[in-house]
Amino acid sequence: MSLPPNVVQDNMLALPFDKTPSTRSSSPFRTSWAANQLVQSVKPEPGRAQEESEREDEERDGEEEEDEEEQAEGLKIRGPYKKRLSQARLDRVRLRRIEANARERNRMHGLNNALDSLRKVVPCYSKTQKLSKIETLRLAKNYIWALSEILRTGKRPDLLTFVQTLCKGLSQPTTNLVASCLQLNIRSFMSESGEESFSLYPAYQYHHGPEGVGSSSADSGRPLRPFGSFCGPYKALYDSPSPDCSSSLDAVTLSPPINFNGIFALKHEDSVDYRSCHYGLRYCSIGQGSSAELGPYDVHLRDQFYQVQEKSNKSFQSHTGGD
DNA sequence: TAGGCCATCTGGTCCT
DNA sequence: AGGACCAGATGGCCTA
Repeated sequence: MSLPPNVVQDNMLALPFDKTPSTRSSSPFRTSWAANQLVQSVKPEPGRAQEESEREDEERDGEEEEDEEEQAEGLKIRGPYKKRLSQARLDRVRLRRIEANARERNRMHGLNNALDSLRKVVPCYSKTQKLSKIETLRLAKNYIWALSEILRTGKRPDLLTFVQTLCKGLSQPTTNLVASCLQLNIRSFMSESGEESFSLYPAYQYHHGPEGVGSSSADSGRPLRPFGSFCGPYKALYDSPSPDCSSSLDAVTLSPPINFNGIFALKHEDSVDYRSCHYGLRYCSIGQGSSAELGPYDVHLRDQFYQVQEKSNKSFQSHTGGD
């Protein structure tokens, strides 16, 4: 298993000490340098230095005892009492700091791994063009919301609306990425939405105010702008009588890592029981009977969904030069 | 060069 | 006491 370049292992503490902070060029080295400084301070030099250190310890311990005695008697308290640490205690504190740093690094790595996992299941996953942490979280939130809306309404949205939902609150570069992943032409997107500036959410802002997605329609009781009411040039894609929706999108130039098409599929021979669907439990309870209202469309089970996504991601990466 | 993003260190707080 | 979690600080890298 290969570690990411920024991973700092415990044995990196043994990296050469002769580097100065100014020559540090990457995070791992910065870490090891700092850790080495600490290690050096923890490990006293042998010989004379150690003797001096021990003598200082004795002196310090002596002072410490004096201070404690004075405090106990309530006499001659000079300023705030601060217990002095012996060298041994100091070393132990430093060692604990190093260990805590290592744990913190591992914790953050775990967090980043989880974030990477999240990146892979939201639309537009690409190894070469990684979404930032904040954009990943925002996109994931929008994606969950969009999916829950689909389940709640039992209707499929048109592509434009779907992209609008996904891009709510995202930066323009990420918006462009999502739009391109979904084969959406930004210019036609802008002209259709009738916005001079690049605002993706006129409809949602109208219904939900500036917070848009943040306030769910379920809470407000006000329905969203109905999915499918804004089909534009992509309507044809979803009006295709073909039982294989992906074949329509495959005809477009790129085969992006889109989930839009992966979400939908014509109803399978074996109908999906949402109540047994792992992640569908919550949503099934939201839309009572919604599964019956889905009409000819259905939602992929988790496995099916991942298969579609993995396939499309691979295709996208091959187009974008991703490995 | 400024700004965004990121990894890491660090001290504080809370919990076991 | 020690670990997990958190937020602030810091500095490096990258891009417009």
